[in-house]
Amino acid sequence: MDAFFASVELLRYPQLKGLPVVIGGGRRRVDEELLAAQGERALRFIPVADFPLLKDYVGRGVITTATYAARQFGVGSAMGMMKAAKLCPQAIVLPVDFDEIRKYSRLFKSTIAEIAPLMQDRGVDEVYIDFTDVPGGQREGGRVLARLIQKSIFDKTGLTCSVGVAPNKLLAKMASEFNKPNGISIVHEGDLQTSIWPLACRKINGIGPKADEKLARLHIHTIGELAALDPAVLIAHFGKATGAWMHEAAWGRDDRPVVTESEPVSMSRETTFDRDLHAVRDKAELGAIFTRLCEQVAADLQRKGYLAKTIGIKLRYDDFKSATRDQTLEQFTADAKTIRKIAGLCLKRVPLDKRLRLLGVRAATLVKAGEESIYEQNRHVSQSGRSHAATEIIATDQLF
DNA sequence: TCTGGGGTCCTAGGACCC
DNA sequence: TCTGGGGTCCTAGGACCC
Repeated sequence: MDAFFASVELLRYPQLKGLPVVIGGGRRRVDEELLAAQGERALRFIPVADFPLLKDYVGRGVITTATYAARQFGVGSAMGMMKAAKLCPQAIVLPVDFDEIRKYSRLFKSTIAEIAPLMQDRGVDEVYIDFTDVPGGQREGGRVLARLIQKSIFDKTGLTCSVGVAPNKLLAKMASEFNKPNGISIVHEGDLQTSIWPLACRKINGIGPKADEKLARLHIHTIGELAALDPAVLIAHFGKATGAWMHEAAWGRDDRPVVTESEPVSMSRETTFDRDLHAVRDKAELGAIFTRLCEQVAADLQRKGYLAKTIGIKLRYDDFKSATRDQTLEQFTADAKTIRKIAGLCLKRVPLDKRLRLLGVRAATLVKAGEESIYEQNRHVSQSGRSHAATEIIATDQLF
């Protein structure tokens, strides 16, 4: 979906069309009175000179989405609000309306699923589809179907999206970036050298800032240069699995299927404080937040019908370094008090001398409520599988 | 003036088992 | 004065994605 969070707001406030708008901001509620005075739910960035007020409103928030008009100013996703305010003081800030976002997310996904049911969720604003077997899907190399999907989504939601069509997920993801917004791009296997190889390595989904930097040190900047590199060199620098994957990716090869359903691996809640807190001096405040996070995780587990066997915590210190601790239980749980107790034990195992900016609680090793015994059975299967493997080796030894 | 929240996957060492 | 070779689980950290 194109600039999804911002586009959803523009449906409500069409008068903001063409203006620099950023969605995100601090966790503080926007001052309704001030906004009413402006005749909008919108809050213009307060002049940077009025720093305390600005900080109060957008605090430690980051931008989730910026309109294309705002992007002209160098403002973009994941940028801190305070920095965005400096770059584009005239931008209008809107808080994220999660209920509205979820509503439109469900709407566009159900629209696609009606046309192409083999659909994989990729977060709130993105999906993969495998339309190999969709009737008419192959017409004009997929372009007809892509147009149909775009039109259906627009009719239902008023929102635009960009579609990439390719032989696999890796290339489709890259293709979807070629014609934004409201575009369609088709990449064939034969287009690899002309449309993929000139791109920066960073365009590969899975190569982030760290890998990109490491590649730059090897004088590798484009995907073409990456493709030309001996895979052994990549393996030497990035490890066996990642190195081999990078080589394959550079050659446009990807055999991951489109997966329609998956089980969650973990559930977590975390919060960044308005100001850094000290474990001793702000003990009461921290304790209340900690308990609330545990209750939220428990409620999430219960609402979704899961139990967890591993409970963990996460801290972020004032220097932005983070630490995690976790503990695996004998029994599965979704109980807030149990989670609070175990998370408390984890907290005792981590240094608490520096001030904290974030605290989080995580539940992992999940199982659907009522299926604990299946988990244990599978465990036994893998244990006996292990003995079989050992037995086989002994038997082979004896043969020779 | 630093830098959200919710996730997944990978790596690597140690414990433990056969 | 040396001590294998598999495998899984647990834990901590980190890269990356939306």
